[in-house]
Amino acid sequence: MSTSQRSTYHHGHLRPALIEAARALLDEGGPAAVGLREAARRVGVSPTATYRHFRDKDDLLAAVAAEGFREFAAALAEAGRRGAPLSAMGAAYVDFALARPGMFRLMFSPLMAKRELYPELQTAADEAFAQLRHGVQSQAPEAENFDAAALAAWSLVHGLSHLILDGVLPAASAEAFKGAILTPPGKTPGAGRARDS
Amino acid sequence: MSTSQRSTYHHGHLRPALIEAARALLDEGGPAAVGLREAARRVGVSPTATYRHFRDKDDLLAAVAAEGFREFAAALAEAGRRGAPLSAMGAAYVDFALARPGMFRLMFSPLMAKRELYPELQTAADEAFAQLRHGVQSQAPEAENFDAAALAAWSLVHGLSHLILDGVLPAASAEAFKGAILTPPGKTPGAGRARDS
DNA sequence: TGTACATCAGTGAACGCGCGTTCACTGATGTAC
DNA sequence: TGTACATCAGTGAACGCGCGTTCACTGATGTAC
Repeated sequence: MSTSQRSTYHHGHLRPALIEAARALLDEGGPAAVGLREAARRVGVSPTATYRHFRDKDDLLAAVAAEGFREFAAALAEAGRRGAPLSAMGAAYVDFALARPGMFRLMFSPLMAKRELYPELQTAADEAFAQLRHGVQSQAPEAENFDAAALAAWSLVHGLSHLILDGVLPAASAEAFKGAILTPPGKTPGAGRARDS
Repeated sequence: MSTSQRSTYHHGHLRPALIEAARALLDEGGPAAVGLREAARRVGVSPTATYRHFRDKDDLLAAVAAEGFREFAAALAEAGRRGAPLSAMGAAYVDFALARPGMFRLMFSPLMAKRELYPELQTAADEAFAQLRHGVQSQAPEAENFDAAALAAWSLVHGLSHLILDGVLPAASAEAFKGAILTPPGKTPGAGRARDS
């Protein structure tokens, strides 16, 4: 299953190839299924070659997660373009999680707690989170407790994503739930207070 | 480090002892750190003895998760007793997650998707979720879209728990965040401000 | 323009590890008569 | 009241597995003169 058959001794693009292989493993079996050896195997290279491009396993994982956050940020930015309701960004958030559960899980794995060790990951994640803040800000500009509102919105979509991903909520009704919560009956969605339903 | 030194050939209470050992492992290193062999080792028993009481590893995990859900349900019920605001139950939810991250992660792990295979887990989880619904119901009895309101509240506290647990939000400000979000706006707490990084 | 040589990017074998699970077994216990 | 015997709850060795990482190495490439 090597994604590229080499004729040369030097691979040429080993680093991106390993990242791509890791992403495939992520899709197939989540973060736990990603391994240096298996990634190397798929690329058609010896396990040792890996260390030419990544300090260790976490370093590879961090590079993959950084890619994920970059794409995540782009998706959020796209959904939050001028005039779009905040709910559109919320839907994009959940959609991303559902479409790529392995990546989403890696992005919000314990690796995040060590993100200061991986500058690329750090900045990519910060960019995604900034998009979220910006989305909330454009919707609720008044807000002296703006940070709380942003965090509430974030928590809401993040929690919903996890509940669906973990199979707590039946997958079949995922879309329906998403619609019910993210589409505001009145006007302002965002803060997602249960009480003023 | 065997938690019980045996003099007899028969352990006597192996099943609960294994569950206890598994819980300790969960506390120390999360779901990934729980293993049949290691649990057996701690109890002072051969790995094989395990299979006398659990079909396989997942069966042990399910028993542990069921205990967790029972305790979770009790904590939620306690927080939701007559007249208490919904925010109290929300705080209890987050507190549980922060106090016992390993257990919380196991409870909301992919194991949940297979819960119909483990009746004890199934009913324990259902009981906890029923407490949540009840809490929301007592707060917002009108609500034709009650399910959406309950799910929003659930998502909110679940997402907040995960964001803190995964180290996305700095642990130091966890309590402050919790206060800002979970305290209903009517009461106006210390007007929310929060900053990431 | 050709060549010596440093550097880069791979290889292959091995390390020690812990895991879940199966097999054939034995020691301890409880019960029927 | 003692005993035969079925059943229960353990043991110990082994299986095959895949992992991350290190070591000493070699083949390929690029550059200074």
